[in-house]
Amino acid sequence: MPTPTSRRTLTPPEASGPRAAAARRTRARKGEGRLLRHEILAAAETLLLTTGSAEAVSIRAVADAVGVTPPSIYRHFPDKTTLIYEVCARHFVSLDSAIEAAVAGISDPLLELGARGRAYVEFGRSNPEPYRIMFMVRPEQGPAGAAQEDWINGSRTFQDTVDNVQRCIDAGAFRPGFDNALHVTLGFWARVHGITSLMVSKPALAWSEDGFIDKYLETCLHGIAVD
Amino acid sequence: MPTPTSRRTLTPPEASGPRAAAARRTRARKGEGRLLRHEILAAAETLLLTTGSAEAVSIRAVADAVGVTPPSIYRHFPDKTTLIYEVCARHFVSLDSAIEAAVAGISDPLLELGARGRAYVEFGRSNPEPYRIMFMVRPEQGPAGAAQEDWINGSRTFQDTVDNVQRCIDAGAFRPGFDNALHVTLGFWARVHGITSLMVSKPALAWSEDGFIDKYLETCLHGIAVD
DNA sequence: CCAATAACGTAACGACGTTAACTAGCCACC
DNA sequence: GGTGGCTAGTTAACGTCGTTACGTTATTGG
Repeated sequence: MPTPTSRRTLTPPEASGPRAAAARRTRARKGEGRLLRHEILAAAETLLLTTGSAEAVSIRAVADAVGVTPPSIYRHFPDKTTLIYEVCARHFVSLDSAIEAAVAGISDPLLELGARGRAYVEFGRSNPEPYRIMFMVRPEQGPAGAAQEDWINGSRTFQDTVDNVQRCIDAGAFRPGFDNALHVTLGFWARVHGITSLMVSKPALAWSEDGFIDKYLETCLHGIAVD
Repeated sequence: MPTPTSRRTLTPPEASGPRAAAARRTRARKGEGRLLRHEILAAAETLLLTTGSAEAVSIRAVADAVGVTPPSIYRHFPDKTTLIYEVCARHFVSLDSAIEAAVAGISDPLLELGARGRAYVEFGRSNPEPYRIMFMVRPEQGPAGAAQEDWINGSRTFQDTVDNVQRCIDAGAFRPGFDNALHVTLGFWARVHGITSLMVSKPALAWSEDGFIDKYLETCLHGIAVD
């Protein structure tokens, strides 16, 4: 709903002209066309994080931030969707490493699973708009083989979580009937995603109130685990 | 990402011209300007459900469907966002009545809570795009006093759920420590929303597989309830 | 030095949301 | 029965967007 005078999207503080319009970039050398690609990705990521909205990351805004004309973007990305998804692919990696760092040194599988949930929620709260694009948009958006399903099938974290759940099952930590590791993982993911998603879409509610999240995560496991 | 030749958004089956372009509507009588308002809402709702995407519901598409020029929409709605949110307000009502119908005649408070969850999930699966707009978009989108927070503060269903939870507490159905009805309701909502949201955004995964949802909803309560 | 080519820029199209200005039809009233 | 006024629209346009066809500059191997 763009209006020239009063945009609903929060604009950067300067707001002198319609956009920043950085200095024209010096052209890359002959073999180094990929250099612009990284600058585009960095500018798009910065725009995504500062504005906090995906539709504020327009091709023209990114091009201006890099000091390049809009069509030059299409030398390196087929369309805007894949550009944004490539930005999100970095966040998928960062989510993975955040979780891996959180579970390092934990031996008890049930405690490890809880740590995974906590790290996941913390990632969503710290990166609301990336999380929204990663896990809360319509499935048709983005190219077919994008990072979305890849996070489930390709990335290590989801499979590691399945392994974690399997270890819980092998240790007899779960109640009878919860022997399908994939199903249990999907259910655990749904619970953790539930509160993360609501924190992203409705931050006004009293989520982070006196250990509400910790209690929530605890009951996520207590529903499955033996007492 | 609109391209004239190949749009990513799925277009209606005819796809002859760029849009439907229905016959020009006969002008309303003098006192009946509100008549067009209802036709606009109906056309927008139809577009939302048939295309399954909110950005396919353009002002121009709605105007063409009603047989009217685009600026005429602005006689009845201040902008596109409030139009779409008014469409969603109807779905909030329909969600409310679906839940109310599901719990009719149930006396046991714990069973009633489970029925609320089942009806909620079923609503989300039946109306993916309305559910996405209602519960999965950025909070800044839409006018301030829109149906979003109203569903929590104004609509009856959320408060009814809080009452339902309170009755569970009074009946001693919950484990010790779960005595805050609002917190328990938020947690229950997060769980139920979690699987609904993932079914909407990632329908390819094996959610509706051999009673997975029923088992999930069951464990949502078992985590809190006494054995 | 020069032609090939990689790396960009120019100009434009069609869609979008939105606004200002204008007009056609209906009604009450003198 | 004309006429003014108001209501329900239209016409034209602005500025935005994603995207494409095509032209241009600069670097580099020969």
